[in-house]
Amino acid sequence: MIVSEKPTNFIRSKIADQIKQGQIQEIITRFPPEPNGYLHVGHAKSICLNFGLAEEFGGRCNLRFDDTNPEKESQEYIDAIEADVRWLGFEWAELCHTADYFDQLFDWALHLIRNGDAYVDEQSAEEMRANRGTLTEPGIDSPYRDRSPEENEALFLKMRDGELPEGAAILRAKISMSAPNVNLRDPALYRIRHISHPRAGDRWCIYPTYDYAHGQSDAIEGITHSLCTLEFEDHRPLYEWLLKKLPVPSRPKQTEFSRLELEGTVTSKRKLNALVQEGHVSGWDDPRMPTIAGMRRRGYSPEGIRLFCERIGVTRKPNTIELQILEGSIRDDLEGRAHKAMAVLDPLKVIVTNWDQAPLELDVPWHPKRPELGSRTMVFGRELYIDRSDFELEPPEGFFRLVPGGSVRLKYGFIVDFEDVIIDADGRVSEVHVRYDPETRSGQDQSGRKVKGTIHWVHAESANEVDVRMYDRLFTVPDPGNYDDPGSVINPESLVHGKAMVEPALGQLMPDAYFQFERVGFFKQDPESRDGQMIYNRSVTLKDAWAKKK
RNA sequence: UGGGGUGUGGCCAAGUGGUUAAGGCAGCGGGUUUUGAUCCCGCCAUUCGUAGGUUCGAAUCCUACCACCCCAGCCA
Repeated sequence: MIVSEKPTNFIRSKIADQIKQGQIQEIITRFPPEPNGYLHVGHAKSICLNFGLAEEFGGRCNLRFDDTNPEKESQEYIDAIEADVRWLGFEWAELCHTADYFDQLFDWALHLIRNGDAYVDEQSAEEMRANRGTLTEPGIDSPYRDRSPEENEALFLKMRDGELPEGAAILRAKISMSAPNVNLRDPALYRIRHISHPRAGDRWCIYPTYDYAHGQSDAIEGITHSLCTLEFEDHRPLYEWLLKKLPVPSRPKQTEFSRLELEGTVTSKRKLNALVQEGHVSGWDDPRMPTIAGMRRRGYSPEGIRLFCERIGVTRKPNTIELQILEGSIRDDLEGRAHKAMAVLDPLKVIVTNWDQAPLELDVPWHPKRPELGSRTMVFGRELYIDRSDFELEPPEGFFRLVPGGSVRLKYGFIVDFEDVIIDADGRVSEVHVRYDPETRSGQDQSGRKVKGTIHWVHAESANEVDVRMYDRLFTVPDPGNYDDPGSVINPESLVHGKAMVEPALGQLMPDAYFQFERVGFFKQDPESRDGQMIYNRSVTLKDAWAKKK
């Protein structure tokens, strides 16, 4: 619900400038995930950038599955990625697959071979590694480097026709084995993999590498701005070399930006996958996961995530974003979006001793500032629950909730005055007796009384008991990404199961609604909820100046 | 010790030779409040990795140095 002016960044300024100069008419971007895992918050940054730029400048953005490596890819991931991008609020101009360009890519490989720009190498992977040299020493030419174009073509055809086993040969670009940039030391273009492809099926047994496929795919789609993260910067000379050598229909430009580093989270698909496989989380959509699916299930809104992406900016600097920026963005969005209701997580029984009448039904708006969200019915009566933390026998300085001899307002109900407290055998407060002041009913209070505190409550008899899942950071360290095995630093309290007594309306399924439990936090019904068996996931707590003060 | 990058307040981030170095987040102080939330107001970098230099004038230009990140997959 936050409307703000979009912050600028170097890519945005560059595009604005290019359009102003008349260098380009329309921009075309693409979001190119590999379908080998679920999308995470780092991808959200890229999605917002690519789709956001296209939207802003009246251009287009494609969703392209960069499916060049069938070993790790699957339809499950493809489906999840499409759903996640849509859920974030973006629609692609075209749905593309690198696999759909395999024929063209193959023809262009032949083009390189015939021009003497690529050759089939039959060294083993180990030999190739050994001959690549090191960061400080040049590599050694392959003994197969100077084959004739005819011989290379014949061999490449054999590769394609399945006549060679995996690892027996690869196609390499013929650039230079002594290039200081190791990505230019005759990089691999095609490898043999006798496995079927999620999209291309069994049509191929050779597959292009990322380096060979990406730029040409961009060119086929007419991408004007190919945005990627900084680790691909060293690949740009290769990206450009290929575009220059090939008769491509357009000349896209690659621009890099730094990837998102989020405090307390890992954003490596390999490590996220390990968390799932090793059972540290319930799945890719576990609400503790920094995946889009996880954040969705936790109750983060798409708008909140987009606000976050806006706030963090886009630069080339290494950065580590504080978790508070994410949580603050979610709170800021949910504040205006959530249905606000009452839930008591740690119930303490309250008897209103002078309430002898039938329960009173109260019509209470879902949101004090947004009447369009409507209202629901709450019930006030003789037996209530308040949160145990809202009563103190011996209150600390500055405590202004219910105390012996004190008064407090039960929000949307009445002001109540302390009367008595019942202590059980263990010395624990088991019940508090109060008297309500009939003159102080919310909305029609004529009494002129003022109390310092207003607390939330539920009517005992009509309340529903629900499950509550309270989430906290998944790891005990701020930099789990720096650990080889993040599973070893899992926070044992990252998920705490609890119960809550909630007002009647919260016992109903409202799967699309975002909720605020007043004075507690934002919550979302878990998709596993059933009527009579509600489960609420805590998305994020409210800010709590009192807790901080203590 | 090769190549490519990056250094502006606690965390982000504008700024590209000329007003007192934007803004957001966090923090602090105050006001409003039937959520100790929200909302509102105010405060929060004599200084831009360091050291020199050019200039009337530098975060912005030059030189040197320092720190950190990425690259040696038939991953992307």
